[in-house]
Amino acid sequence: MQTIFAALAEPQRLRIVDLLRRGPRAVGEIQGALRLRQPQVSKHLKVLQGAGMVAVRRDAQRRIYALRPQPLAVLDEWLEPYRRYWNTRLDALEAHLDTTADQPRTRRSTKRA
Amino acid sequence: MQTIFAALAEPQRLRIVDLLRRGPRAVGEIQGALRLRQPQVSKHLKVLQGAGMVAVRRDAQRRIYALRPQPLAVLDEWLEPYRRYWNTRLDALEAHLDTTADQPRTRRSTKRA
DNA sequence: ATCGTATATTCTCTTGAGGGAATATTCAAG
DNA sequence: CTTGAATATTCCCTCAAGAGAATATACGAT
Repeated sequence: MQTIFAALAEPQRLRIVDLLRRGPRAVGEIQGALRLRQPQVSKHLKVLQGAGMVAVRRDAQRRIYALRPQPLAVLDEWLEPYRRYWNTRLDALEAHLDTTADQPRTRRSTKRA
Repeated sequence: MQTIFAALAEPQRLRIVDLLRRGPRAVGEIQGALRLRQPQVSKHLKVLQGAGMVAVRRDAQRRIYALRPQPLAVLDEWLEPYRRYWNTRLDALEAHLDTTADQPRTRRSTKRA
């Protein structure tokens, strides 16, 4: 889980994943599509591979990388309990709470505590 | 999106989120439950807040943190196109591909490319 | 055996994230 | 206005992640 999040936390890596969703690609293709340097592409792919998110196949001297569904499926499962959670809350009492700063005054007693 | 992943990539932060799923908590409670030091808890909460993942409410000199559903809902949406993806692939041709190393030989032509 | 293409690896450098300790701030109570 | 509890902030330190450049490796072609 941690590994999956970490892998996706990196911008370029997320781009790669998003690209691979449309089908397998060779390193060079990824490089071209995302305007990255070849070594960085390889490095990122290595990380993604370490997270089990991509699989490699050989084609002569090229390596074709493909997205592996499993880790994202795991992510999906992880999300499951939260889905119930927000189905409960998303309706009411959402906009009430202030995200960044703390609520000015407004002692609203209908809240919950 | 990036921000969400980054926020959840940190182990302690993931623990906090998982804890808050069971209901809002004051900083001290989180601290006690997860065996962390108070400053780190505050810091992590700040990051989570920056990602819009928690909301704060005041209770005297305590701050009650609650999980905000929205970012996780966003994550859920992000996952959507992938769901189609793995529904297509998860059945066959999954175990074929080698994750960590590259395929030894086996020129299987039923694959796809 | 050589060469050229595609990709991986190594090295170095820089930057930011996270931990720890100390300190500041906020607030209620008296 | 002082005090104590709860929380936030600051400062310092360390470490690892990511970029860039250079180089190594793998493999097909000739």
